[in-house]
Amino acid sequence: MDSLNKKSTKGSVCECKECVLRELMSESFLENESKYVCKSKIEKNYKKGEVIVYEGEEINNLICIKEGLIKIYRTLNNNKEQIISISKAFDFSYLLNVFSDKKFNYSISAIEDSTVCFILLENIKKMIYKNGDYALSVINKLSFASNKIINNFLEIHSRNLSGRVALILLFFSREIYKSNTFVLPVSRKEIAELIGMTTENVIRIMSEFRNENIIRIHTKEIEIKDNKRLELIMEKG
Amino acid sequence: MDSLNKKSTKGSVCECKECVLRELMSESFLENESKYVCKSKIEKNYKKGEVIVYEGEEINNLICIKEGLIKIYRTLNNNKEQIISISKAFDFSYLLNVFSDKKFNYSISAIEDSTVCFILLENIKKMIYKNGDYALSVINKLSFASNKIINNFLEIHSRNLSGRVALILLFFSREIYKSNTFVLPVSRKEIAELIGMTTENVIRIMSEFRNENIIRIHTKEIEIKDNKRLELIMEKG
DNA sequence: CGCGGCTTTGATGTTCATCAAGTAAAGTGG
DNA sequence: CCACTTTACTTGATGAACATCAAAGCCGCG
Repeated sequence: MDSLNKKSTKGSVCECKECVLRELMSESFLENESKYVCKSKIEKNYKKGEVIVYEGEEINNLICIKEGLIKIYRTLNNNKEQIISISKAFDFSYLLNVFSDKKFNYSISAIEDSTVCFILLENIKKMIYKNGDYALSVINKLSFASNKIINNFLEIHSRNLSGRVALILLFFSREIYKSNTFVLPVSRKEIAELIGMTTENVIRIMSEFRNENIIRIHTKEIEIKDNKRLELIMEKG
Repeated sequence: MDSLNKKSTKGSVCECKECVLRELMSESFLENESKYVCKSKIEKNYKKGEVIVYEGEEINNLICIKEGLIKIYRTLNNNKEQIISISKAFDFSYLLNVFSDKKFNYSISAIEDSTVCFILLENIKKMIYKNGDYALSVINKLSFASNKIINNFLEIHSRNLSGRVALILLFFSREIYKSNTFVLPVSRKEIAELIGMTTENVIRIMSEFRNENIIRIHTKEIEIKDNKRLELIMEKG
């Protein structure tokens, strides 16, 4: 397995409140079992830019982003990349086709330094099998995450280019960094790949926003100066 | 509940091989339980055009398309409709946000005469809770269906307009009707809403295909005369 | 310090939406 | 069943939105 040949910590105790494993702890599930699964997990660190999962790779593990930021993407026939989702720790977008296919039909890479847990899928399935509450919890997460991806897609593609750029800037500001000032974790090209437009137009529209004093740009550093106008552009776009 | 005030048959025995309930039958699950749930289901018939589920309605039932063809769609602020998916019986696209939200965030209507089962969601959840195999089966279906919708979206929106129209014609021909000749179950406007373009351009491109002898059109009746060229247009589009 | 990738701006062309106007089909009420 | 209304379909002309192409500055990295 390509994605696992790097140094890793094994068997540390699960301490993440929102971890897919941790879900169990509060339940009536056999303590022994959960500890066993917890020990089987592998935790690894990835630097910005490193690939966590390669498209086409066999799905043996359920991955869980413990810390950081990742992008889920696919490579098209013309060698261009299409970004499906950018997600932070514990939002479970990365469940996608884990429970229905043999191989990943997308890649995942870190766009900020990230910590990732790998848990044998077989063990997760065993837990689902044995524990009803856990099963319901996984179903809920899966449903929520898929639905969010679909919604994002609809939101993005029902807008014109200015609306899309406004949307993505507000996404980073509100959902990811919770601040008006932030450092873009992705290139202009990647933004283009995420919202379905060309790099040049991403830049052009960001420049317009800057000229109209809606945002401040210092290469990767962005400050949103006029939230209301940006929101207006997003809504009417 | 709006969608249930019409005549319906109650308590008939489940006979659909692929039914979400039927999954249980072959398992070691208590016979009594499954019979109980089976009796609680409501089966209804819808004519082409009738709405099965209204956006915003509370989710009390899991719905299951037993026969026919449906569209899942959303109404945008500008009163335009956006079709998320067209699906046939037992493809479970209609699971969408059933397990993660309180209300449907989309509508569902019949685009061909359809038979639909309503099963109390509480009962389904009970079965998931009690039966591990059933839980894994639901997770598999949910994952598969969501993934398919996302894939379709990526496929459609990475193509130009001709490519999209070719894609949708081949979709109806191959996945739905399994024939080169079929009657379109939707209007040109609905095709446009499904693949994100204007009605005029759907018509224009279909006319082009006709002029180039790739398809034959008699209002709603379509015959694909040159599969290879249509496929080529789909691929390069 | 020079190379390649990222960013930026401008000029140009293509694709697509919009508007308009007419025809065909389908539903509606007398 | 027919006149009437409404809705769906079709084609053309126009303009706007967007992609593509080109060129130059910037930045990080070996």
